[in-house]
Amino acid sequence: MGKLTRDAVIDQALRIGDAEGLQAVTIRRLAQDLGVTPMALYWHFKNKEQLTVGMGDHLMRGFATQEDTTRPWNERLRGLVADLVGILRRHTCAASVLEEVDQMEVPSFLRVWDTALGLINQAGFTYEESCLIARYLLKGAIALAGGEARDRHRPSDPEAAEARRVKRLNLQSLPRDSYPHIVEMATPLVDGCSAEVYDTFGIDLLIGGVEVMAARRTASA
Amino acid sequence: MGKLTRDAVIDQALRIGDAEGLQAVTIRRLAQDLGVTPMALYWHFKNKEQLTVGMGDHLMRGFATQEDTTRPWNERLRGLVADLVGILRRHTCAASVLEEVDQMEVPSFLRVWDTALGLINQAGFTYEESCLIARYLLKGAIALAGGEARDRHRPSDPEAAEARRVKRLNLQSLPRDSYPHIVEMATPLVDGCSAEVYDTFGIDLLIGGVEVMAARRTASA
DNA sequence: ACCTGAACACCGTTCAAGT
DNA sequence: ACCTGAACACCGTTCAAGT
Repeated sequence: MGKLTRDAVIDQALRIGDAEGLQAVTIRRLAQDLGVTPMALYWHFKNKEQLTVGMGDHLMRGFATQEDTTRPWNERLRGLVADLVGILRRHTCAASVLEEVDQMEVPSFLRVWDTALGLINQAGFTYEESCLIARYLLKGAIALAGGEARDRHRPSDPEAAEARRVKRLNLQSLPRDSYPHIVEMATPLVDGCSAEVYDTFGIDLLIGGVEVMAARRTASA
Repeated sequence: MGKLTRDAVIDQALRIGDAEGLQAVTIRRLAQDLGVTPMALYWHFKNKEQLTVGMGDHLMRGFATQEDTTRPWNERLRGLVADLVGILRRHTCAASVLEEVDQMEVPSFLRVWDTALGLINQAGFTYEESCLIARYLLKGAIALAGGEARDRHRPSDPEAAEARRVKRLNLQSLPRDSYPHIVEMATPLVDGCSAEVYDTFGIDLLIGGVEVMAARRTASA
């Protein structure tokens, strides 16, 4: 039989995570799927946290923004965020993984942090500010990706569709005088936005904040 | 002895959560602290999720931004975010609670959502955009509050200080040529930023993004 | 080097039963 | 109405032992 390898474990973990959510990824479930004892996994991973770190590392391994140093910092920063969002979009459980683990423990994600820090610092911010902005940007991208775009509701999942229907009805039946806007926007709230809005708008929003702060900085200097 | 009441449970849950982190809040631990059987809690809460929702609701109960409708939308939006950050700052576990539960299930947090949606929509955004922005803003505030400000490192916690020291050393011992900026900024990265930077900068950053998008919108219209 | 068996110390939750 | 006892089905993890 195929030997149990670190990568095989991570592959299966991602498969489960994408299909059933990260909370379905347990040591015991994983072992069962791989036809092995739970304790076998402890040979390849120190503990479950390291498994999750491994998942994150695997996900971010493909991340490589081309460093075209001729372009201005804000365009390059936008490219970085767009690439990150792209990965998060392709794997359903990617956002949860990065929320669960300490991002600084994921080697391949450190490359994202480093290039982000460099670009932001280059824009004229102090070290302290750069750290704050980088965290805001990366967490922001994850937060945006966490709220699924409409296209990701695959019709093949009637269970989730039903859950959304219930949720929408709950919001719509709130008292109109206390929660007028929630009642009004119940549908876009639970359905999320289209991928186009997501791309052109969500990323602009994140980068726009950084740009305007940079502009204020040089204006007052 | 004092009867077991819903509020008593939530109070104790918040006490544990603030002192030892949200993961230390378990049904069984809670029951033990309250001198009662674990199953007793199920009379007051349907399940653990509802307990966490209760914690979130309790935390956000004190939230009431004065609705000074004479001020422009962006100032009012800034006030809302500042108030939210204020609450998250006062309770160590507040951010974790709001990350864990479905925010839309927390009644008192729905008031935050509603006023945010109203103000954003008033700025001229579509429904879809408003939902996206509101999520970005609220999640962004939580993300910022999640990374602790320097002042919150109480000297009374030498264990956490030691953990930060180890973390900083780990970052500093990364290869300088692959991670130049992380090595350079290791200290502000693990220590977080000062409360002043946090307030004046972090919130400006969030609001700035919304303002600039609103400006672009009316400019192209 | 790589995996198993048995065991430990936890979880959340249900359900019938007590008062 | 409010709480308990006993039990179920899960967790992650350790440690000695097998090959």
